[in-house]
Amino acid sequence: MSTLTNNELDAPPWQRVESTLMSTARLIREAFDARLEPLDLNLTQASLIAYVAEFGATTQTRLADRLDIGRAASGSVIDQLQSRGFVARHPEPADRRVWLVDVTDEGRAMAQRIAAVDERLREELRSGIGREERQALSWVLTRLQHNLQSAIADTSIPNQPDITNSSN
Amino acid sequence: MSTLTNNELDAPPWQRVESTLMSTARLIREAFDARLEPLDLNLTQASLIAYVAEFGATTQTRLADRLDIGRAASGSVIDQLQSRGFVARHPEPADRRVWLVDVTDEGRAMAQRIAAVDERLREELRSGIGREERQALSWVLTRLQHNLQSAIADTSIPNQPDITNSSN
DNA sequence: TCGAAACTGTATGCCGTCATACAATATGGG
DNA sequence: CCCATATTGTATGACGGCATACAGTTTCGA
Repeated sequence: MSTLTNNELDAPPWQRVESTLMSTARLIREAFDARLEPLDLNLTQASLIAYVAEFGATTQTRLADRLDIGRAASGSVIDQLQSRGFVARHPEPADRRVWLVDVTDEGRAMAQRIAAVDERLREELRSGIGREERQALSWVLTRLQHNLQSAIADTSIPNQPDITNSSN
Repeated sequence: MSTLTNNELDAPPWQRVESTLMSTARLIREAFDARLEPLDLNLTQASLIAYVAEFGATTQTRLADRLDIGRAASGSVIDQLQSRGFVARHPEPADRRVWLVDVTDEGRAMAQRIAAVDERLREELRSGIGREERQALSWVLTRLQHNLQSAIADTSIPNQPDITNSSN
C-alpha cells in the first residue's frame, strides 16, 4: 500500500475520516437511487420490496427495524408501494393490531429487477478493492459503530443508573 | 436505535458493507449531534462556525461546498447562526453579489467549545482502532468514493454512442 | 377476572436538505 | 462598449425522516 494520505490536505482538523465516511454514505444512497430510477423506486422502497420478497410477510414495525427507519416512515413507504401494487396488507388473525405486509406477484417481479440492479452496482463498487480490504473495512466499521454507540449512550444519560431499561 | 445489526447475520444479500457504512454514518451524525446538544448546535451549524473560525471570512457558496450542502441550506444555516450572534455578514466591495461570512467574538468563543467537544469525541471513536486500520479505512473509502462517482456518472448518461439519432 | 402497562399502526407537525426559479450583479466575447 | 452568459444569494415547494400523540389491541400481574 503506497500510503498517499491524500485526504486531509486542506481538511480542517474537525473533519477527517468521519466526514469522508459520511460523504461516502451519501454517495452510496445517491448511486443506488440513480440506478433504481428507471424502476421509479428509491433505495428505501427497493429495500423494502427486496426484504419482503426474500423473507416473506412481516409486520410494519419489523420492517421499520430492518430498514433502520421509524414506524411512521415504514407505514408511509408501504402506503406508496401498496398503491402501486407491489405489496399488500393482510390482516393477522392472531393479532388484530398488526398488518402482515406481503409482496404481490408484481412485487416479486420487481424484486428480481431490483436484485439485478443491486448485483451489478455492487460489483462495480468492488472494483479495485480486494477481499481483505473489504473485510478490514467491515471490521473497522463494526468497531467504530461500537464506539459510537458507547459515545451516544455516555451522552444521553447524564447521571443516574437504575432505569431497568433492558436496551441492548 | 438498538440497531444491533451485526452485519451478515440475517442480513439479506442486498445489504452488507454498504448498509453498514450508511448506518455508521448515521451514528456519526447522531453522536456529534448528541455531544453538541449542550451547545444547542447540530453538526452542520458547528462545522460552519468551526470552518469560518479556522479559515476566516468566506462566501456562502464556498461554505456550502465545504460543508457538502446546497447554497440554499448554507444560507439558512447562516441565518440561524447570525440571529444567535455567532457569525455576521459583511458586504464585499469587490463583488456586490456576495456576503462575506465571518465569525464574531461570541462565535470564536463558541468555536473553542466546539473544538473541545470534537477532540474528545474523536478520541473516543479511535479507541481500539489502530493507526494503520484508520489509514486503511481511509484508503478504501476514497477508492469506494471513486467507484461510486463512476457509477453515478455512468448512470446519468442513459444512451451514449451515436448521437446522430436524435429526434428523427 | 380485571385493569394497568406495553405494543402496533396512524396522524400530525417539525426539521434539514434539495431542486428550481428568480433578481441582482459580474464577466467575457463580439 | 454592449449584450449574452455565468454566478451569487434568496424564496419557494417538495421530500424523507423523526418525535410525539393517539386509539385499538394484546399482555400480564394482582
